[in-house]
This record gives sequence, C-alpha cells and structure tokens, in this order.
Amino acid sequence: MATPDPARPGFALPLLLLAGFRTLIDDLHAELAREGHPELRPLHGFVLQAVGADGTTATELGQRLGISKQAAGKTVDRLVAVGYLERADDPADARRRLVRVTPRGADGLRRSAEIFDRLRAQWADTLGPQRVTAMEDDLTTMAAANWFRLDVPGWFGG
Amino acid sequence: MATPDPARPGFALPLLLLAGFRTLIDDLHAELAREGHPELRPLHGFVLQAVGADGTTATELGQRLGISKQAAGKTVDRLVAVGYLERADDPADARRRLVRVTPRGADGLRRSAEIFDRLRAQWADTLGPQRVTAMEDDLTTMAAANWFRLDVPGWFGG
DNA sequence: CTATTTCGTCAACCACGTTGACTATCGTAC
DNA sequence: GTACGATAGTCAACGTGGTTGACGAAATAG
Repeated sequence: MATPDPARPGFALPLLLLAGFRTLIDDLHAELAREGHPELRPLHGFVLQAVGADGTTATELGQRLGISKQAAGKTVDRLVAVGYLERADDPADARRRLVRVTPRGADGLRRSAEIFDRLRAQWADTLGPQRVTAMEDDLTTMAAANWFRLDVPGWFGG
Repeated sequence: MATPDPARPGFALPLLLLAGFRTLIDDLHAELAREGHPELRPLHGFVLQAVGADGTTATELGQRLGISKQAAGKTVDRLVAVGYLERADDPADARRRLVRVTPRGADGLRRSAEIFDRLRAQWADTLGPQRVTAMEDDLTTMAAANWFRLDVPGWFGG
C-alpha cells in the first residue's frame, strides 16, 4: 500500500490528492505553531475564513460550511474558548448572536494566508510554476462543484 | 470563499486538493452504492486495502494505517459488523486474532478499484492523459512522505 | 393579537481518533 | 520448569467533529 500499483492507476490519484492536501496542511500548522498559534487546528482556519471580516451568525456559518447550525455552534464554542472568535449580541435582533474574528484570530488568518503563499512558492520552485498552475486549473475543472464544501459527510464522522 | 482569491494564490491549492479528493471519493461511493455496497463508507475502502488478501491483525493494521491498535480494532469491529471483514483465531498464536477480508469485502474492493480506474479515465478524457499523469507525478514529488498515511491527527478528530 | 418562522441551544447519539490500564499469551533466559 | 519481559487484544474514559430532534425566545406576517 505504500507504493502505487501500476495495474490499478485509478487508486493512486485520490490517495495522492489526500497526501498533497495533508502535506500542505501539516506544513501550515507546523509553521503556525512556530509563529505563536499552536492552538489553531486544521479546521479552524477554514472556519475563520468562513466567518470573514464582517462577522456572521452560527446558522449562517453552518450554511456556508455545509454543516448543521448545531455543529457550527459547537465549532464556534471551541474557537471562542481558544480566543480566535468572540460572540456579541445583535442590537437589532435579540435572537441572533454575532460571531466575529478576534484580533488574534485575524492574526492567525493573515499568517495562514502568508504561509500558504510561501508553500505554493515552494511547490512552484520544485515543480515549475506552470505545473502548479496546471494542477490548479485541472482541479478547478474537475472539482469545481466541491470547491467550497468543507463538510465531508460519511467521511469523517457522518 | 466560493471562488479563489487571486491575491492569495496559496489558499487555493489545499482547497482544490481537498475538493479533488472529495470529488473522487463522493463519485466512488455514489457508484458503489448503486452497485450494491451502500454500507461501504469512505474510510472502509482504505482499511480493506490495508488488510490485503493475506489478512492481518489489528495491531499490524494500525501500524500500516498510522493509527493506534485500539483505533484499528474499533474500525475492524465496524467492518465486521457490516460484513466486510471477519476475524479468526490464529492457530499458531492464541494472542493474535487474524483479520481477513470476506468475499463481500473482496467484491467491494474489486469494484472500488474498477470505479477508480473509470474515474481516472474520465479525468484523462477531460484534461488529457498527460495532464493527469503530470498531476500524479507532481503530487508524488511533493507528497511522497504522506502517501501512505491515512490518519489525520488533529484534522478529523485527533 | 395570534400564528408562523427563525435563531440559538440542549440532549442524545455516531464515527473516528487518542491514552492508559489490564489480561492472556508467547518467547527467552536462567 | 519457572520466572520475566514483550506482544496482542480489549476496556474505559475522553476529545473532536458531525448528526437529528425538541424546545424557548424573539421577530415577523396575517
């Protein structure tokens, strides 16, 4: 299983995509930990990104991430507990609880983006810029429908 | 978040790799369900693959998958419950419980491989065979170290 | 004013992973 | 032949990230 089986070419591709993803994510978080964000877990970056600069609510966050509002609420709880998000009352609607990125969360987000840029540059150094662009273009073609879906029902606990 | 930000090229790559992986896995399991394997969950295929034709033990399976023997044992429990794996005593060592793929498990595995081959062929039809090969080669270069690691510590429940 | 919808939360549950502790068995060293 | 260390499997407790169902409080529509 550690090496591709030439008689089964199809099996290699999903594993390679997962391995590529994991490589980037692992490198990102190793570097984030070095830069003062050891608490930031892989999912958190995507959640912070989805909350955005304007803030949002748990229900809306769930819609953006493709998960239930309850799951979104629990994730927000964890991010609040580690200081990356904060909640505030909505003066215009007492049912809503606004979720906002804290300064620390914004710092983590900014560093994540910078680190991803550096990692992409590393890939471009090794493979050549046009190969990386080709990979992005091809994946966009084949996977556009799943681009924004972060939930993985049935995959990681469904 | 639904479209890549040109100012942040690095952010797109991991999301695209994840989306590509998910696309293949989702398509695989949609087709597997159609072919009589609705119970087969995404992780199961990798586990069956890791068990292999010769069978193994829970501890060895854990080592192959990079997870603890306890986690491997629980996963085997689930696969046994749905009929894809079976346990047997090792006549030569009463401590060991051999784990083997059942005929149904072998059928699922064979179909998975065939479906992956067809999906790869679809990608090759759309992108051109040399682009798919290039993607595989490039991912092998960048992600070889994570090729066989299926565990995602800190990612999906760590 | 009442009926409906929406937001957030609580509770129970599942999948998948962890660590620690424990039993039973094997292999070896004496 | 017995004592001992290493190994296989399991149990228990827990953490993370999901699910569905139920419910109260607040907004909105009639």
